[in-house]
Amino acid sequence: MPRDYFQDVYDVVRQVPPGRVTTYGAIARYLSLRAGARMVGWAMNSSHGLDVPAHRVVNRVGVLSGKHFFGHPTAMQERLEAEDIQVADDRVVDFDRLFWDPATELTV
DNA sequence: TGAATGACGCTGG
DNA sequence: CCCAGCGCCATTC
Repeated sequence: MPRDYFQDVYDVVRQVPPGRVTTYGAIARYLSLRAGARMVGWAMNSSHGLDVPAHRVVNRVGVLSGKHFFGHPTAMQERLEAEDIQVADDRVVDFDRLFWDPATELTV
């Protein structure tokens, strides 16, 4: 059973400030995951029930690619809107401005 | 052991 | 940004 980078990914996601979003690739690069961004998303799949704001993690263009895994298709969007993040057409509005890069904001 | 899969990313058109 | 294709690699069957 995996456990290694899963906790690392969760730890980074928890540090994402409310109202901000990050990407799978950014997390992968910050943790130097050779596995790539795919495994970051896969790790989030195991974050169900945990205190992990997976809704703040989107793909490189700000698309809510994982909304389908939130039980209800609109659950992820509503969570983002609850943090004043505007979502239109399953995409984060002003994603470029709301993007939170751990490698930059967290200053390795 | 190997093929198929995927909450992705990059490049090229 | 849209579309198509290739690369990435842990996990699963």
